[in-house]
Amino acid sequence: MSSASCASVEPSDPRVMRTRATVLAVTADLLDEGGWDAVSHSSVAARSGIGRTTLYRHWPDKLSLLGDAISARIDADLPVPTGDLRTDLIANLEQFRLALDSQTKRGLMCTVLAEAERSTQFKALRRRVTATATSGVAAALREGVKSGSLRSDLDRELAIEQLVGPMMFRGLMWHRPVTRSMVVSLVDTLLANNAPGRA
Amino acid sequence: MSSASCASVEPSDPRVMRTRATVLAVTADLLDEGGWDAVSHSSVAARSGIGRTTLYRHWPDKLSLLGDAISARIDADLPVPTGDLRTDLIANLEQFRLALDSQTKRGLMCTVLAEAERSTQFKALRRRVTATATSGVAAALREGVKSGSLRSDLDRELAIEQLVGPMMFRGLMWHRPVTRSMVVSLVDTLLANNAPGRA
DNA sequence: GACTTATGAAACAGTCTGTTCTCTAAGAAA
DNA sequence: TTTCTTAGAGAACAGACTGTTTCATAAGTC
Repeated sequence: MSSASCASVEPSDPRVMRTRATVLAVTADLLDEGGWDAVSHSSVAARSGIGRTTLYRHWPDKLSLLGDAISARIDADLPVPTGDLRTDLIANLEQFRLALDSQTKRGLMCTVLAEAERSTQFKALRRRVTATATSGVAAALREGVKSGSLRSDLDRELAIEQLVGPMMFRGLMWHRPVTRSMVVSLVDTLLANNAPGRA
Repeated sequence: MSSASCASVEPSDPRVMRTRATVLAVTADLLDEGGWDAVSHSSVAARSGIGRTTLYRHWPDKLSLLGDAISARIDADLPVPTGDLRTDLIANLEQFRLALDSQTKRGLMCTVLAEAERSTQFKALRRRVTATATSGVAAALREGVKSGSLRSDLDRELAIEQLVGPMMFRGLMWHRPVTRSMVVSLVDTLLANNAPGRA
């Protein structure tokens, strides 16, 4: 839960902590309600009751404000591993599927990706989002290799791409519902292609 | 090359055609040079020499202007089919790979996806972009089924997702170079999994 | 109680948005 | 060629957001 942008040292002043918490909560709310354009220093100041000047002092520009707000909202929320590879993969991909079924989250995801192509701050944010989103799948694959359910020379990064990529494509580009059966199908294809016996 | 936004009837007035062509070219240039934020009615007016008022008359808001400019720039540029399934798939995916290797195009792609979650205009644009980008792959797969290189019950949409999705994930989310060898690997995996004999 | 510092309010200049008005010039039709 | 219609240019305007500065006040610390 560390700050992504400016506060290199965590502040101890209760006034600062209060302000930061209030502002980030309001920012995240506005983001959920009206998307990217609904957030501005002015709109956050108006709703939160915090002075606009104060906002500018803490977050010099919109990107740093949004970066912190999004950062604070990325809570892992990872499913607990059961030890069964197939079950764990499906459970983790389900999380991603749910995100792709929410219009707000789809929009936010794309916006972060778009900003990351231009802003250094958002490059770091994208890295965090991506790492958080894939960590469960990566862990499951690692266990699968260790337990012998997957071949030992598995390219784990490619495997993640083959699992999550198609879902992303369907949800973001084709704008079609990503179904549970798609998730199952992707997992089963991966398992079949990377059983220890093959190749 | 039809307009995506406002001009339901193609104008015949040479003044209008001239203005439209000039403006869309300048808009696309600005988009390439400085991305989304570099484009505004003001900036386009300044560079093109066209009056700002005229711009507002043709494109009431930024989205319609950018929508038309992007539309005009989507030229198919599809590789000529050779008839060999593997070759054609690789050639088509290479086009997509090149797009994913350009920072400007990656950013533009994400921005279009992000806007499409909020604006009806951009939903249509996303549909066009997606259709154009996948049409070559889709055609190759169709031929592959017809010629018997692929099993007849192939889910072509899923196949496209499995081909393009992983590339998209690597380029946009992991921000890693999408290599030719990845393309080859994806194609070969798909061909192996969907040979007529199997399943 | 004294000191430090965050906050809040107001005022400011600058930019972009989007509109309205008027004048001019291009093009079409007679 | 002359007339009519309509697009374009330019200026002026109101409104919103950005980002800064200045100053008084309050909260927190010692």
